[in-house]
Amino acid sequence: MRKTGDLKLIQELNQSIILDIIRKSGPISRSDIAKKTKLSPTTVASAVNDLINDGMVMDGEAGQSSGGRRPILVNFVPDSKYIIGVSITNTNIMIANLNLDAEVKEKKQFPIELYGQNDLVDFTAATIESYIQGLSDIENCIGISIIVPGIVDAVRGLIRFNSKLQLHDVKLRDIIQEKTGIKTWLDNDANAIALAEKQFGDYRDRDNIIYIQLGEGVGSGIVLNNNLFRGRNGGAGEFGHISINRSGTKCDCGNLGCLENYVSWPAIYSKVLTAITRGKRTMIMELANHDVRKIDQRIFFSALQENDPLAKSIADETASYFATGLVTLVHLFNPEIILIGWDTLYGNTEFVSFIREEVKKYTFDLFTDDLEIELTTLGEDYQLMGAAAIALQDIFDFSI
Amino acid sequence: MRKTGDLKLIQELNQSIILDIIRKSGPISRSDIAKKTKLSPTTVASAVNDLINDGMVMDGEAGQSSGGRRPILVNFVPDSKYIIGVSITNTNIMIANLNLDAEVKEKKQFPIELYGQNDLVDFTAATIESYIQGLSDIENCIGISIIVPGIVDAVRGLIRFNSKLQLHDVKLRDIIQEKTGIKTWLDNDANAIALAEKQFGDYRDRDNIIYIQLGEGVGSGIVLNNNLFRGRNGGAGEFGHISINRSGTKCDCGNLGCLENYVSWPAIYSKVLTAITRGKRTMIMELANHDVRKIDQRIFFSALQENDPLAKSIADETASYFATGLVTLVHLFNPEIILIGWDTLYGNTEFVSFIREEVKKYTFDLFTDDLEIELTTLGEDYQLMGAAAIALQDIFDFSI
DNA sequence: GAAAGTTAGTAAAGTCAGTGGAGAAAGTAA
DNA sequence: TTACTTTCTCCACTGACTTTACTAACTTTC
Repeated sequence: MRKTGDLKLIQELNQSIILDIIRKSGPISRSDIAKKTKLSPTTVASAVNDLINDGMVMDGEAGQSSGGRRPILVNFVPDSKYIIGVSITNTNIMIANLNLDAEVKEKKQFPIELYGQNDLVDFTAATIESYIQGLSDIENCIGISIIVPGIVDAVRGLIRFNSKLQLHDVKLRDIIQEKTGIKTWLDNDANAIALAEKQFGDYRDRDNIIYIQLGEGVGSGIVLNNNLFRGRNGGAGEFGHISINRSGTKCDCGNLGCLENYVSWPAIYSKVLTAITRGKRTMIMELANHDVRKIDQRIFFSALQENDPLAKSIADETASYFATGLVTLVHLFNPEIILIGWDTLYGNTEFVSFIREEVKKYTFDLFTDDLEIELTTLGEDYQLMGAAAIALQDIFDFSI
Repeated sequence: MRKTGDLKLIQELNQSIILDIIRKSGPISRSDIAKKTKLSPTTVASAVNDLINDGMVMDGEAGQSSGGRRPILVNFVPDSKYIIGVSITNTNIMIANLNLDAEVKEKKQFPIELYGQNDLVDFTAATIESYIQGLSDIENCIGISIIVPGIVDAVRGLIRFNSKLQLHDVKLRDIIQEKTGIKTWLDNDANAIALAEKQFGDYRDRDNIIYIQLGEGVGSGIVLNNNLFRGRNGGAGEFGHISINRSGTKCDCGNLGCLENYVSWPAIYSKVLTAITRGKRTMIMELANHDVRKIDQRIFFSALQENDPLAKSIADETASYFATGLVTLVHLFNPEIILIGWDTLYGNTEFVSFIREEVKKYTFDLFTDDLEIELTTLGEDYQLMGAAAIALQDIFDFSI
């Protein structure tokens, strides 16, 4: 049944709107809030006082007068509460305190040496519990937000599938919540980062954002009308598993010619190896001290920047395949902006320009006239910021 | 700025929830509504009385007693108001009165003989105006809802592009609204029909529905969490223009190997022609009296039902291409149900079974475990029902 | 078949969030 | 200093929901 309305609902709604304004437009006076929201000054004052009692906002300095009494500027207090962000990747667990502006205050990292379902769950739980032991102000903790690669059912708090970590239908959210007694969220990493882009990125004012993560695999997070789109049970956005070649090789997922098999790092690596085996000369070998096992994304990127012909040709080919996938995405979602996160190419504007041109070439004009394709703008802590974004969305976004 | 809350908002919200219950679960007693919504009996009684005054609901017969006073059952009155639905296709304009249950009460059809932007707008306006002349109870008309193929920006009331009708950035909604003085909606046909499936179809209880329209072109409508997803400016769901073959022929849209060029009727027709030219024997020729110009979708379908080898092989190939497109859709949207509307194959369960198997074969198991692929369940008036659905969604769906 | 128990619906009083107006506080402008 | 402006607060008021008490109407029980 849908949530019905009462006086409490009005108050919560108005308070959440006012808090949102203070967060995003603060410091701001009560009077300006009233003008913006068209709420009465009385209502604004009462809501602000409640927020001050909660510790979420604070009266600050007096602002400039515009011909009358100087306004009292109200500030958002990002450090009043914090979130424990946990990022599980295929190789390690990162855990951190983040404030309400998703700023990392303290960060720890642990390699994952264990494998298998129970092992990982136990290891994660132990890591989180020991981290919590070291915290003094647990009463200010909003909750624990965990992000993990793979298919995640955020509504049910379930890791549905992760092949690298060998996870299948793991109820991680409830397990951690029960062990710690602290409110816990669980979501997919790409989803979380997409939401962080929406909340904290340079392009946060766009309504329809698609974030694409390139690396070991290819994933995406889709933000539509300010909210994450997760699909029926968390599987939406498996961008790596759309087919770009109907007669391509069979992928683990069952599909033929999946994009992931053309643009992920393993695909690139395999192309490099093939070329080297065939005797192709490349700077990559020198950078890797003639040990093919040492070739990694960083080395490939260095060679690319030095205009190594092999690296260049593989990068171009990869970009072209990638663009084909993007064209499909654009025709189906008609987004305002596509944000690309890929370590290897981070900051490589040439790559993005090439992609942009390719997409424009193969997409219906109406879709590209005002489409932006840019690199991610979150800093190095993007994963932890993602985790925080999931919790913050749930806390701050009022919905009936 | 977001809409703030006041007493009016509560009332509107609660009334809209109550009306929705009466529509979908009526006839129902005030007492049962109170139990369902957890609103107080007083509030329910007062809201129901307001709705009775509006004419939208009516007190009906007394229900069965369950050990006490017999309940008064409240009924929804679908005929209390009506919508003027207008469906513009590439060949004709249909106009009809539909009640609040999207039942067609009166229907007229006019062929489109004019071409070009201004002609069509004038013709549409004239058709609607003359239709309105004949109506006696215009005060009960909620509004005019127009659906049209092509790319439509529903928010701005704009036909952005329609190649067949040669329309480009036509402000049809405002034009009609000004000429008639009646509230007007405008949307894309596939979007509208998808919404009608959500509101009135057999699978209306599913939350994520994708409706796919196969015919002259290939379009789709996407319903996510009970709402249409339109993308940045109305272009979402251009399913016909996703590439299924990177080395395929160039499409009008700019892309290579678009799905539309493999599965639409013109593509099938062209395959039939090629086969016939090459001397392939087929029942299709007899059904068309040996005149290739007479071959249409109906004839092709008849041949298919009679197990004509050529029709069968072309249908299989088409279905296989179509399934490839669906796999992409499933990996990106993770829907609960995909509904297919295609006149030629309407009721052809074999086709659907084949598609279902193909999709299952090439899709990640987690996505297909509970995925349904079915034929559309709306009747012959599906287009007009779509138009009505757009207006009804706006009227009945309360959102802050 | 009357009394007791149940269920449905209504009326009156109470609660509480937002509003509007009066007024205090604290500035600016001449 | 006086007049005006802007910011903020206090207080009575509005109105939608809830609670409580009540009536209406039916079923069950003895």
